[in-house]
Amino acid sequence: MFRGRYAHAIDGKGRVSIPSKFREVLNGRGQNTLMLTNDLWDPCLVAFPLDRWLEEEKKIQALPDLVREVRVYKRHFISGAQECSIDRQGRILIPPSLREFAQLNREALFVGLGDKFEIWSTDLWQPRPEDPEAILRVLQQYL
Amino acid sequence: MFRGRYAHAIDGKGRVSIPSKFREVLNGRGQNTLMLTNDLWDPCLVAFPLDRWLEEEKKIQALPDLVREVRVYKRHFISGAQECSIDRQGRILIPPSLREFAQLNREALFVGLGDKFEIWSTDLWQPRPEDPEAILRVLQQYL
DNA sequence: GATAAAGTGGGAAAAAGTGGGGAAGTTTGG
DNA sequence: CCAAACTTCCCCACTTTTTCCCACTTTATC
Repeated sequence: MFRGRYAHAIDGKGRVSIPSKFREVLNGRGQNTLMLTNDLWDPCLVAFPLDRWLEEEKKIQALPDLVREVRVYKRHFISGAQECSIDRQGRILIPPSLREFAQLNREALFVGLGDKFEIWSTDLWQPRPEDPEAILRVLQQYL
Repeated sequence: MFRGRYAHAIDGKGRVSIPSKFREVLNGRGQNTLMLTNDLWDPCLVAFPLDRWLEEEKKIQALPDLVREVRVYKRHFISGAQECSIDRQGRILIPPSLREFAQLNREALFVGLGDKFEIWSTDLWQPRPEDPEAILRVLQQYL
């Protein structure tokens, strides 16, 4: 499980170290690649272990192409994804298109979400939810 | 599987490099040609590996000619298709009619969609879906 | 404080992408 | 029917990006 938040520097070549805690999780599953994709709602990236991504992808591929919204969604979701391999120093190279999307310049914030994690530009990350009340209201429907 | 987005320059002769990741996929299937056609709903091109195209074509051929919309669909879809071979540098020459259709001038954006991919003029591509709310509503019906 | 682990930076080789020359083949116009 | 103009294709050369490797600094651990 990916937990916690870690800030790491992005070097001149666009590389970032994966937090060692996250790396352990991946190694535990015998994986040394990540599927990296842009989030659709917020300016951040989402990182999946490969197997986890394939599940997700399968679900989405199955949706009907004839529905316009589905097509747009697929287009953005699938095309956002790029496989990144982890180098011997435990880093990934963030593909330029994704780097640009999430405005990752100097520092990346790794945000654990359990089965996946997000990568934010430290500058864009908000330490607290902007509207905690709204969250409460919605959560009441589910919990 | 075609994934990711890659922007490549179009040179004076109308050639573009196919992203190496996409080329790998094609090589894996032992193919060095693409079937290129214009999309019907958006100003972009759609590229199929040959075998994938043949399936698609078969499906469409089977539709009933007696329905007006089907005829129009066939007319545009089938007649738009052109086979493009990949040269030794990993490029294709985009046929003028298609180039014009998708307004491909200076830069082409390759958009991976899994079993096929799209080619957009970078100028026309929208980094985010225009109506995320609508997409959410539709997705909720299916997921 | 010593040792190990994690994170950071950069150099060099390989791969990917880009641009252009020129031969072969097509089209256009006299 | 022939020549000029253009397009397509194949080749080579250059630039940029990516990958792989080594080394250094900082942080954590005992």
